[in-house]
Amino acid sequence: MKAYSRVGKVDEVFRLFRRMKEDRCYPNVLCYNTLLNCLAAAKRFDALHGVLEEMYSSGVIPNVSTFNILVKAYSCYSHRFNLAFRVLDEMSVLGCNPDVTTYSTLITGLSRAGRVADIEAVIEMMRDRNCGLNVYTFVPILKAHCDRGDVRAVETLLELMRLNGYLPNSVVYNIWIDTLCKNEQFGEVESIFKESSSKGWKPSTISYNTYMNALFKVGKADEAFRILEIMMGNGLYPTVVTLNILLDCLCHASKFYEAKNFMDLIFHFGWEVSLVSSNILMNGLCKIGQGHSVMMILADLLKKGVVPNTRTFNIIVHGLCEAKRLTEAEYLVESKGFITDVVTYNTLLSGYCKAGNMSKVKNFYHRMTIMEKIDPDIFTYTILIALHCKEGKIKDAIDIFGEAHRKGFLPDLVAYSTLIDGCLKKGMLDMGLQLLDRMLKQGLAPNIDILETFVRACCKKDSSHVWISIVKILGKR
DNA sequence: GTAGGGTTAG
Repeated sequence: MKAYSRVGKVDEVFRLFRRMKEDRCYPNVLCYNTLLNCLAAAKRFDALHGVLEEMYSSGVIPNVSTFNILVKAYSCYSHRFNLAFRVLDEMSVLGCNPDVTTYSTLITGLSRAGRVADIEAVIEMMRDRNCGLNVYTFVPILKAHCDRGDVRAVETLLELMRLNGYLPNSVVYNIWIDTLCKNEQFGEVESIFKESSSKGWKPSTISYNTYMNALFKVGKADEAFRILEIMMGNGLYPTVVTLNILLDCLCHASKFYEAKNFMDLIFHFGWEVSLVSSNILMNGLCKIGQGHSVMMILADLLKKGVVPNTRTFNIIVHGLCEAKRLTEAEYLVESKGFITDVVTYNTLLSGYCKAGNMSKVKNFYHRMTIMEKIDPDIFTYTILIALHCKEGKIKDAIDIFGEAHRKGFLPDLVAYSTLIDGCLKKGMLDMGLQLLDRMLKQGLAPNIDILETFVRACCKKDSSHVWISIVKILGKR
């Protein structure tokens, strides 16, 4: 059952479970947990509840793991946090007290939903009940801070970990490396690798993959290949993710012939050519308007019985938007032929924003949030900010920026640069400076685009005080 | 033998 569960074959797990009963070999709590866990991962919540009922009526007593699986189902797989909290209460009533795993699982779900304030509350609960924290508790919190771009909070947390005697491991450093890479702070990433042995951890394939990927993304292919050599020199082999990163690099360099050959080579050497690889290739082809080739790959996948995922469709929606075929993109989104998510809508909203179609943006924003009950994220807000800036409604743009912040979305580099750009174009230099200052206080490093925007604005106007402010701000760094 | 963390495509 576990083997089938690992590869996601839920029905096979179910079949074996049923056969056990037929053979009068009655499942114990471990068998139930295995089945429940794979149903949770497959998001088959109705079946999960059925099995749970069956478990109770068969007289099998659930243990902490059973409840932890339920917490995972509610917190990580469906974000129904009130139900997750209710499981914790039930546990206490039944005398099966939540352990550090229960709390860490709950925190993982909250972290993925960006609910930082609720995480604080869970930590309080742990303190009240004398439950110690471990690295599994710290990691999702760290991830949440990194995702929000709250560098100050990250630094505090790392310090807190050290104070509590937890030496950060490669997982912790990988999250940190990923964030630094996204901020293009490559010098700091180099130092982290250099100091790894003295700090008592070893970079993993994931550490190198993360760094390599970021270098490719900013066009530093030579650097990336140097990292690949270092990685292999340290006895670490490339994984399928490494190959996918290389595949993406070839696609971005428009080397599609090489990319196709590379995929065949991957297959030839017995590597699993995953849906991810196909999605990467389709994405590359979409970007150069090769809709035909994309459909060929899609047809090939379907023939092989591979089910495309939401990302596959999002890539196609994105391709259609880029080609300004917005009506077709809209049709695909409305077809209900696949599960839409926040990215699907962000893609379509961004397409209509670029086309300056305000009413369509409003329409689909309504459809997304009200009809489909999909929560907007910082990308959605940034699109709305960009649209209002474009229409010269800078005050509304600032309001949306504030609303996002109130809802707990810390603005990222793009959100800041979008609004700063809007302000400066309207001649609101001081507002721009305020935003820059706030951004730096959040620990975000300004990129060259933002600085260029300021330089441009300063050159247009006589604004020596702004020049001085910028030099001062940068000097502090 | 069951539960909790990190990388790739939108």
